[in-house]
Amino acid sequence: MRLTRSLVPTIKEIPSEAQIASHRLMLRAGLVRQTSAGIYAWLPAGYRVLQNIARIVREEQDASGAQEVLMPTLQSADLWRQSGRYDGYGAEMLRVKDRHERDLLYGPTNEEMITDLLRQSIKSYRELPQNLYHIQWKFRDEVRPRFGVMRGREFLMKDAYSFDLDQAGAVIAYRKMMLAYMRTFRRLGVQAIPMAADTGPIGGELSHEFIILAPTGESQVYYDAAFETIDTSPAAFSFDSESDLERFATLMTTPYAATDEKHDEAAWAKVANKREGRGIEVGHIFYFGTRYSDPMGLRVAGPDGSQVIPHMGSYGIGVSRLVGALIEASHDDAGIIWNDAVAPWKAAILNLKMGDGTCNAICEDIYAKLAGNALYDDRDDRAGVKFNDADLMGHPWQIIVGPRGAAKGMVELKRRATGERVELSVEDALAKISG
RNA sequence: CGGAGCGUAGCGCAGCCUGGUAGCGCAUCAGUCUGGGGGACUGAGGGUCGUGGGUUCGAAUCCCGCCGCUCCGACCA
Repeated sequence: MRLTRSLVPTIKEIPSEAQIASHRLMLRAGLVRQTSAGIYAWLPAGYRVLQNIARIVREEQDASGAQEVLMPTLQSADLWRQSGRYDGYGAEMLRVKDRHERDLLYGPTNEEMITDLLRQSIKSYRELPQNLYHIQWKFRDEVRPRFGVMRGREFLMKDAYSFDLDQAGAVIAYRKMMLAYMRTFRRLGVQAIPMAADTGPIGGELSHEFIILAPTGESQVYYDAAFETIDTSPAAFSFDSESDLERFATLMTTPYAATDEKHDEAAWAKVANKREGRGIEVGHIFYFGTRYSDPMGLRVAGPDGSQVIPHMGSYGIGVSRLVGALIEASHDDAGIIWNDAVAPWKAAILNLKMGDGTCNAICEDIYAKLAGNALYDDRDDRAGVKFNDADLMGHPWQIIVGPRGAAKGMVELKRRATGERVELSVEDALAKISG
């Protein structure tokens, strides 16, 4: 995109309503604007990041064998009455009435709806297992929204739901998701640690939250550095091998890892390589057996003809929350430092002298060759403005085109994460960016 | 849900206490100079002072209601 033709409203001042780094930077870099408390509009740059994260999440869900669907945001209250959660959920659930005075709700999660879909559709154990997910907007009417998109009321979430014939099958599904999650977070450029968690209002028996470290995290976390060296690649573990999954689950649940509520000083004292800091929850997985399938009447015929109640799990990743969390985990005084995989654009082209024939020609050439992966700063502004905005927006690469180098056919390539700058030919710079 | 604040130009704020012509910085627009880390000068545009009512000759300013937003706590993906 050309910056002069784009809605990327960067701001110099620190917005007064934002307290934490990610929120300030998301506003300053023109990623989002708040439309009401805890509700945000995603501007072009922010939406590209959101889509990049969603794409990676989707690819890893698909690789694990989960199937993508899309369920509605509005749900009938009747479904929630069947599971018993309509009255239990509390004021966090946004309840609405339609013109016929029927009770609806804006979904905070989809266990009821997916269970309803499955009970309509499957009749036999032969149709299990199933794992379905969607990436969709949720609404939770938080008492006190804050921290920008990290605790918004409307948020984008990937939620998956597994259905298995029995607990043993459900545990395999759970382990597959745990593996998919580790790969997802690795690709997003962050170290996530699975920590045993309480199951909360979803109910159930087995649950882990995935926490990434960031100085402004909501809770104190403790874990064994052993997590950092576990190879989760397809070469190490296959989704198709139960023994691989078991070995993986053991590796993920054996080293010490705990949030402050579950912290055990005695066990912690025995850990050789300690890691400690503030953590942000970016994912949560649950196994809850027949908590929904039973009351909602999901039954399949088992191998012996008897009626079997499938075992379920649900698995969430906070996609919009991750945008803030990734920034919390990766920024400096100048601005955001995007990981290559999620950056809105791979590179920014900084034309330091708009109107100069040589500079313009080089920039246009690079812009065409980067085909949509670059933001071209074609504003008639001074160099300092462009440097500062590029640092603020956090593009992994900056291609700096100024009259000095341009005369020799050279450009400067700056790596945002390290600050390293090298003078290269256009060809070499492009090769380095794509390589 | 308890407690505390704040709503004045796109953003950040002053003015309010002590009522009397709506201000500052940045941003925006025009022009000139400038040109490698948020440049300078000249000029210009932009406001029903959140909203409704009350007091008053007169309200951004005082009083009451409402709405919105933020912070602390409890809660929470």
